[in-house]
Amino acid sequence: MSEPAIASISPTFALQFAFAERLIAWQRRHGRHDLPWQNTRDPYRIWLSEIMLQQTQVATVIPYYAKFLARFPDVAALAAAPIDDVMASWAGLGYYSRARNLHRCAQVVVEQFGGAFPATPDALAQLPGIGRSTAAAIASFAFGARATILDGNVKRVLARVFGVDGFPGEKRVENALWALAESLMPAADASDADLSAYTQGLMDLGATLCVRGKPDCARCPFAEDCVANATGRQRELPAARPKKAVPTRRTWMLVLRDGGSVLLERRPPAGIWGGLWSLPEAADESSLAERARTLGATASLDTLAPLTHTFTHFRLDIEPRVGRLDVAATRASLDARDDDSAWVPLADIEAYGVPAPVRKLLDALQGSLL
DNA sequence: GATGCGTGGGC
DNA sequence: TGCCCAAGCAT
Repeated sequence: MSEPAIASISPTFALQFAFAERLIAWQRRHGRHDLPWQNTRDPYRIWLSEIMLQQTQVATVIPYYAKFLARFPDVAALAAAPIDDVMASWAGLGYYSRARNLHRCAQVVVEQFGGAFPATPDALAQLPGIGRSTAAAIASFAFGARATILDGNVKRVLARVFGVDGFPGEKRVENALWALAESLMPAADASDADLSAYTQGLMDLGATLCVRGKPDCARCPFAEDCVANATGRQRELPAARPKKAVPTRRTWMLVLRDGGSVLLERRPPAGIWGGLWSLPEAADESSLAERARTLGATASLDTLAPLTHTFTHFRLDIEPRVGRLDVAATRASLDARDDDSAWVPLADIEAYGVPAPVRKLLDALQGSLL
């Protein structure tokens, strides 16, 4: 396969020199200035927002951000909190390794940095959950550093304006975009405010005008220079991820009831829903029945309607079964068993980090009992 | 370098 | 509806 052109530099060469200045001016006038994590240089607040915003849209993050900050107002409070409390506050937001890394990072900042985040991108990128782009964002917004981000917004903007072909998930294309982003940064003598406005402008342009579906090129400050706009290739750039078949998995879940309480189990730290609390599971019907007997359920289980949950990389068919604790089984004997299971009143589910579809299942169950 | 890792929005 | 993907990182 021949090597496609990474970027058509010549038509846009002049733009290289004007890009940052024009973007900063646009950001000041038309960018976003009132998001909950803006108008502060508190590294804790900026860091928290950047972690939550990884692969997650702004509208989804906003309510989680407010609740999380209210519960953990500073890095010391977060570092001192039990991991279960952190997971409970993160539940529903997804990509739960972010929450575990967030907690570990807070502890490192407190124990190794005296509670103060390091100020350089390189030092930040050493911390758990902070990669190259997030490190640059934190350093830019909190410390006015000269380091570029490269998130989905920036990839889309640069791929379109400069006509970068190829799927950005491919290393060769991503490297080209990093190099392009670096080359476009404001000059070394730029002010902190300009550097922050540049970083924010990259994201604002991608999030508000240069959107995936139907970009608003008429309002774009780069419309006259944009390769995609000039050639009508907005829908083709950036190149889409290659399609792959999505496998389906199937699991049986046990809702073991005792009055208004259900039995939850802590999931292992790695893998899907790592570190969350969920229902006892089995790989097939008879295995679940066996588990139910072991846990002290009465003989027969009720069948609920199956539900499907779609992840990025597979589809999960859930077969829920409902059982009751046998009168002969004592809940105390189960409580004493270990630290990784708990009887939880349905009204208290929010105190536990529970996967979204399990939460929905239990909320529906609680509703049917009222 | 490829894969695993959530959930919800937009079309 | 089903498909694509979003302020990516870790292994």
